[in-house]
Amino acid sequence: MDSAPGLRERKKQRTRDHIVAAAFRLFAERGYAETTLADIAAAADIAPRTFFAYFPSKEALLFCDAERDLRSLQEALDARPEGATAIARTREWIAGRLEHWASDPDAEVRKRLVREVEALAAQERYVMGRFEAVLRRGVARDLGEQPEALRPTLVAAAAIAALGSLEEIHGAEHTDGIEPATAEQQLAVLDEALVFLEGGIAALQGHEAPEGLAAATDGR
Amino acid sequence: MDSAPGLRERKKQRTRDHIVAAAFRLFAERGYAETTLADIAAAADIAPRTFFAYFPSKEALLFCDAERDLRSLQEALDARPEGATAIARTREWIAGRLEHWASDPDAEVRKRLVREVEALAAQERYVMGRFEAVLRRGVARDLGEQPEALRPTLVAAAAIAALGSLEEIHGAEHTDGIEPATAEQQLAVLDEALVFLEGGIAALQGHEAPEGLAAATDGR
DNA sequence: CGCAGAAATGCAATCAATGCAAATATGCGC
DNA sequence: GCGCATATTTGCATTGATTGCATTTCTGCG
Repeated sequence: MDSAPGLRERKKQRTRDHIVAAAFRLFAERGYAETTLADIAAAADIAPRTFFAYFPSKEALLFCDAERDLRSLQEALDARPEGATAIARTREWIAGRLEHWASDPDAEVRKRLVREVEALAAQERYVMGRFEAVLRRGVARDLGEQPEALRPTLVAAAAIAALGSLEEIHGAEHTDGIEPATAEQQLAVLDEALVFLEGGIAALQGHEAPEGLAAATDGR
Repeated sequence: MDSAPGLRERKKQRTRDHIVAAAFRLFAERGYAETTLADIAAAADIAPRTFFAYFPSKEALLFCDAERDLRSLQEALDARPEGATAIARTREWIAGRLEHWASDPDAEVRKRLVREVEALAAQERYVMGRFEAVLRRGVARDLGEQPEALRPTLVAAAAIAALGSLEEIHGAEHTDGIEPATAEQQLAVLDEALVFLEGGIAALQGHEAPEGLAAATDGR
């Protein structure tokens, strides 16, 4: 896709990767709170001040991959053809990402940190909320409703919850541990979730919003 | 309910209220970031260090009411009789709280701050996640599934999303502004959401989780 | 080689959060 | 009413994340 972004860009990207790698290594070793920005900077061989040229905060570093995914999903939904629904498109997008997610070496550390540090759990929820908003807009377009309307809201919330739960799924247990779930297994769960969504939408067909009621369109 | 918690307790509660009142007033006037803990402490007539005897952080202050609600919902679900479902019980709990929420003088300021400050949006999402977890456990009990199973997850996520959207609902518009939604209107929307949930659950009836799959029961 | 713009730093200042220990205040039993 | 044991409130010092600003160090391109 993007091959020659210039030497300057590539170097910057390399530095960025170094920072992330160094940070995750330190987080894994000592924990999040116990790793200072100075530590990360030293390990990545940059000045502490420079860290902020790459990430807006220590927390943001943990979710930079998610940010990229978010943009990716947004593009996938924006570019979808007339026929495809946002939900269907999202399913395909997820299917195409599962393998990549499964091979993310930092996933486990991130999961552990999110479990242990409240601020990170909050940050993760925030990011999930942004995915939700993206999907909500897409669903709203499909249904011809405002993004703040009930159905888009419910569908997006449940769909993103399902997405989040995919990480928690695991396969068969062995005496020597737990097998990670295969992409097929994860997709199966995702499809179950879609059945739920369709059932919910269908159930709402014919239900009218009470008169005088409108979702907030509230600009800014 | 709780009338005589002792003079000491009552004094502490009064101080707590002072802090919250002072903080919200300052936040409304100058904004969140522009209000330091020192400012709040001064306005509430306490030493800066004392603030942390009441709240774990500056952010927590914004959502102390939600924390109370969370405990309240938890109790409502725990105490529910055999017959009542978690969802039904939650609906009643919400119905009983709407009036109180509508009269919260800080609600508007909080909403504005959450919109403007990313960290607060994250914190709010985190709290919503805790509501979700509480409801999820309740729904799981009803369905005889693990809290991490798909249906409890989807139902709880959608239900809490619906709850969150109630704040965004508003009534008829006038030339001179927008009328806030009545409790009846909010309940009507909430009931629509419940129709969605039931439809979704019904759609999943008969669907079996793929063999070899299990939701993470993951202790820790 | 030398310049204009982009990056990386260095430095100082804020401000939230926390540990610790001293200073106060409160409730209670005598 | 007095004094102790306990609960609170404070003061003080420190750590660490962030940020603004000015300076120095590259990089790509004539």
